[in-house]
Amino acid sequence: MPDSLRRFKADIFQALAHPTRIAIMDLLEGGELSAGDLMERLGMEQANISQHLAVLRGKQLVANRKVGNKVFYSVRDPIIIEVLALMRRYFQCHLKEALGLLDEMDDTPIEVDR
Amino acid sequence: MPDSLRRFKADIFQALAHPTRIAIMDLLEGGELSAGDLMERLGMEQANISQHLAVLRGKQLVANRKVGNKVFYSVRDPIIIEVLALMRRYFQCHLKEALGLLDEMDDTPIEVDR
DNA sequence: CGCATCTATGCGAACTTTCGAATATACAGA
DNA sequence: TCTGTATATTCGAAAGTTCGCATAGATGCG
Repeated sequence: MPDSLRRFKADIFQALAHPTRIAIMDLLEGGELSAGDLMERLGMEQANISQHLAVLRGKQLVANRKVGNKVFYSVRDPIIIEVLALMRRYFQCHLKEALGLLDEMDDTPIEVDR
Repeated sequence: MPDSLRRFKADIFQALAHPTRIAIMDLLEGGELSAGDLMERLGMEQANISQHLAVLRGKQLVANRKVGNKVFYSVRDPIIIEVLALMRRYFQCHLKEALGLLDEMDDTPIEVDR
């Protein structure tokens, strides 16, 4: 496998390698949302969300369509959704060690952004 | 989903987000290899390989067992292999844009990855 | 037009990642 | 033990990422 393709792969992983961008992809799995929707749901700075969206756009992980004032984002390829689903399975399998590496986790809702 | 779990997920992606580490995982998919084997196959500095292995170990993506002088590495969970396989499918689907995003591409034919 | 709303971009400081060089540790064999 | 081989770690410079703040562009409404 040529190194250029490995760089491409690594870039995709890099694009997913941020909690906010994971959160964005998770939300978009449920269907199209506008940048403002994402901002509201994640409770983060407008510029910050926009920057993260720019990263996801740059790697073509999301599609965007403009409607009037707003820009609606969606997951561009279902394969990525499958990847995220596999990852969920991975975390379930390794929950214990995940918890070891982390600190908090029960099923009481957590305030830190949802 | 709590933010802590998203951070955990993002960390896994981060661990995969480097061409050399992708290459290591690809090689390990074929079975256990020693650090030296990897070094030889990838033709990179010993310290560099060792540092990348440390990253993969840190996120528990690889297992290692010591045999005498050597340390043999292997992929710790088959789910990760599935993720890599899915990614291969993704790249095949998006090969065109993959090549578009890359710049350097000589005229030697591209072996589309195993 | 003027003004509000929604989204994107540029900037700079703080932080993280990456690399090679040097060094350290661990084991095997004589 | 001393020597060689295999692997890991530490250090520091260069490069990359992330954030908030400020600002820019685009659209809609009156």
